[in-house]
Amino acid sequence: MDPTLLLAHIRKHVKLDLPEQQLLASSLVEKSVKRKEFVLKQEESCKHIYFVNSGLLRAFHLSPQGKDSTIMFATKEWWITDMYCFVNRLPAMVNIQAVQDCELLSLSKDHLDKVFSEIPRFERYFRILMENAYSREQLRMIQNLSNTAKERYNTFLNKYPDISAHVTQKQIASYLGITPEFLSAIRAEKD
Amino acid sequence: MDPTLLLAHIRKHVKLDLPEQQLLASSLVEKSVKRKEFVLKQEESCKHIYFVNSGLLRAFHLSPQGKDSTIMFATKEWWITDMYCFVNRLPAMVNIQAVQDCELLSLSKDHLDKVFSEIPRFERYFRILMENAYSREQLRMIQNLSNTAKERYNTFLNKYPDISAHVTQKQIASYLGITPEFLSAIRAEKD
DNA sequence: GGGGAAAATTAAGATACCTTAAGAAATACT
DNA sequence: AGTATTTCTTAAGGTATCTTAATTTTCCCC
Repeated sequence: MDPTLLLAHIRKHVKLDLPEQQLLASSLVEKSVKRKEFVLKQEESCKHIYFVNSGLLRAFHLSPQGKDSTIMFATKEWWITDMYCFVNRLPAMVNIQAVQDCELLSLSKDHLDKVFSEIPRFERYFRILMENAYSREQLRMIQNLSNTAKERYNTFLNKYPDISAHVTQKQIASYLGITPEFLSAIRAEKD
Repeated sequence: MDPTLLLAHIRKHVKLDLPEQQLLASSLVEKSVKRKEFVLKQEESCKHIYFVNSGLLRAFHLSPQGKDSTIMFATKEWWITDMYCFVNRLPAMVNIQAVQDCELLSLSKDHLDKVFSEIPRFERYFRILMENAYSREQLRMIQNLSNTAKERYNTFLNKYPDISAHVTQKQIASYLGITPEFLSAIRAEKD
């Protein structure tokens, strides 16, 4: 169990003393997942949140009609879960699947709540994460509502060059809310 | 300055003792806004977050081409600001305008940070708010990506009946990401 | 309560994006 | 390395949604 990367990430936002770091570390469980493996499947209960040490994951929703919508990608130093279902202890609405082999740190809801109570500064760290996550979603919403597919595609490439390089166009299309065929057409336009 | 409604709202999530309640109350400023008045305009600095005691507000973005996209509505017991710009002390990307006369409680970023430091349980309350806000945006994103405009309209009516009743269809259309003309067509369909 | 502005409706023509299907290219499996 | 599977591309025809504009309805303000 190597919490080095997580502790460094936390350190960017708050200071934890050594006992706090150790308590946190003792709540974490290492989890390796192979490419294509699922960390969470729709309808399952969602009891964990994951910190990505390495690799790349994709969270996506499958509609009753089978439409695949990508909610987010998570790469090194990101946290990922189905937040709505995690927080409210409901069955997942989202699948989380490894795009590449991953090393994760897993934290259960029960442990997280305990860590919040025992380490207020960790709760601050998490509050900041949630502010950022909310802000990011709001920004994405603005762009989805006001921009065309081509503009959204270019924004995505610029904003997440590392992710763009490692996921398929089908997955990018699913993130943008368009079909792979249409993304292909967009790319074919000589800008 | 009447923090009763806010304190009741906080009480649903965490317990504050009397001195904490008083400290919080002393950080708040009452603000009345009339219908159509702006609480925040795009490009202004966004230094406050607002709790709605009564009334109804709309946050929306205007694109360079003048397209109006509604980010959120806020009614009684909601907090509202341009979170991204508030947190990062950047110029606002969002306008916030009163749809009806409002009574607000205003909290500055500096006061909020102070309250976080002095009242850890308030930071917990806020962490929970941010989790919920993030979850809500994620849910909305799923629905925007996977549902048709008509489905989104029906979802909106069911989810926010009180809001639907008080905003124009033009504003609902802007929230759904469609034109008022198309919303009108959707409504005209029998069933 | 009447006049003026904004909102809602309707309709016709335009465009962004989808569906299907087939072939080509890339990637994975043995 | 060779085959199978998945991805990407292309193209034709279809649908959802937009634009414009004119008309009606609602609502706001004096």
